Amino acid sequence: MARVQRDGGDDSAPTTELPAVRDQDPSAVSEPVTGSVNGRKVPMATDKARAIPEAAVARLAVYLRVLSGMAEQGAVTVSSEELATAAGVNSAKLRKDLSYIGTYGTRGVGYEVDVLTSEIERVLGLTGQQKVAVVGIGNLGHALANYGGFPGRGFPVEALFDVDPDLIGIPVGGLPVNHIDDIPDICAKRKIAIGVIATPPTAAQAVCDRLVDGGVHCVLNFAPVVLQVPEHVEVRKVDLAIELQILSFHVARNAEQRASRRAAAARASSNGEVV
Amino acid sequence: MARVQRDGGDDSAPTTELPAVRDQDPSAVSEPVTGSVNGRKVPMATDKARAIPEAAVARLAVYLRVLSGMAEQGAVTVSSEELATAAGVNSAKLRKDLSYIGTYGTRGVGYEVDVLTSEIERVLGLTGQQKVAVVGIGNLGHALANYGGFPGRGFPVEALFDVDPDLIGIPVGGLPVNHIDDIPDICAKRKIAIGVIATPPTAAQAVCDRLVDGGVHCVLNFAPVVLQVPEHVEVRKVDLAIELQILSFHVARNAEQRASRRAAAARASSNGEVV
DNA sequence: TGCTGTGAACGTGTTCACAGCT
DNA sequence: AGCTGTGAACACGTTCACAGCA
Repeated sequence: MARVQRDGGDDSAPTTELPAVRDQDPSAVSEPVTGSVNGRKVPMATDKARAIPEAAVARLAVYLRVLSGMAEQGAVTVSSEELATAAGVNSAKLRKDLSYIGTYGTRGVGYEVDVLTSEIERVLGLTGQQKVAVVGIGNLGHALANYGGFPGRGFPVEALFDVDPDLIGIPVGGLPVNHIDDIPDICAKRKIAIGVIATPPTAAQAVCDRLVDGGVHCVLNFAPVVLQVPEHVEVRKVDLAIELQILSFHVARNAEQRASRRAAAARASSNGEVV
Repeated sequence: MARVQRDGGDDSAPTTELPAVRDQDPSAVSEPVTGSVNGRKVPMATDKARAIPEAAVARLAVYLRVLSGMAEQGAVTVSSEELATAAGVNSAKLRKDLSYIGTYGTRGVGYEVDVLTSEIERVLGLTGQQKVAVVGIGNLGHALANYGGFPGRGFPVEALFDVDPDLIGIPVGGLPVNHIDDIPDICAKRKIAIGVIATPPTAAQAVCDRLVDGGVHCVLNFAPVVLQVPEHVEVRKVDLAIELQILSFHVARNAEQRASRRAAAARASSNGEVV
């Protein structure tokens, strides 16, 4: 029961449609796998050891991007230290992350760039194409429909939807916009794997339901609402307003610290203490 | 030392400019505040107890949004259970989160919506306005410049920048675009608090440096690169391609599980076992 | 010698369960 | 009786430090 939406549940942006950042996810990737419920938690052999921490999965995607940059520059092997630095993590964490997917390095040497690349792609399920549908062709939807990084990384945008009659039929990024009522049909026909919701928050839940009806199992939600979905559907959230508020918190905290450090310094100097 | 960029360092999107999701951040918000402890690590009285976990901060922003919705509907008080459900978390976590900012509830009753709202706003530093600059007026930059959720939540967009000469001077969302060479000047003059980078990845670091020169302490980075910044600067990252790859991982994992469950079921049934 | 792979220690964040007000 | 606030248990994720292989 309980677990309705995989994201711990953080969201934000008040009103409109351009939301943005958020991700993170407390639950381990592997499986909440609570067998029988609260009574206790059944061990429930989670198949293999598909136990890659969520946080590690996110970083693997980063390593992949860094690796592709290195491959372009002709690198053949990388050490954990090099790769870690380029990805902005420490080498111990990088090695631990890589150890979750297998052992593909050579001791005393490092990793072969192309081997590592394809292993990470395999684990992330990036060997095939995952078709994407974008719903809500406002400012953000336009941006997403035209985003080059999608098709370039195996995520071709293959359907667009909106409610606005003026938009229906208009091509955006070479693809015509369809009405949201056609979501279930079209998604099923075109085998859409991932639905991106870029609608105003009020429309998001209805859109999400239709995506699920169309057989979509993964949703990337830019609308600032908590979506209710069946258990087999994966939702990730991106909420710009929340990101800004988090930054705001850090500004406030730093300002406070500076202030109290000043106060402490003043106190200390008036006491003749050495700081 | 060490900590160059607050985000653990995950990023992604390969090529272009519309990147997207990522956040999370391992480090505790407050302070490692390790007493003197074994190795050592100076006691370093971390001022008050500004020890709010990063994850809790993100959720506080969510609660805030939910609360504003409730206030609109005329709610005066909420129980932790109601608020938690609406925010998509469990009530224990919600109460714990709220306990970090103080005790503003009434036992046996719940929380007053307006009190809680203003307390969260205070902690998040949302009492004043934080001026925002958007750099890179492509598809995403346009979307961000027009995003209603920014000004509506105390984050007015007050400067736009790009390199493209054709864009300079053109008003976007009522604000003219300036050249990125003017970033330091204009940010300093207009007291910009937060810089949003929506440029192609190749330009991101240079843009970031100029923002820092202009006195910006907080950066929201949509470009798929790991930014290097001085220690006092806070960077958050949003990388769309990474989000999709994470979803992709879950698709792959679920597919595998279904497959092996089928296999197990087949095995079991051929053994005459009851599943 | 050098770098990977990993068990074990550690720290952070989540959940539990109940004491304490109202 | 009900709901908050919170210490304590627990789970997850990160870091350490070193054994093991090339």
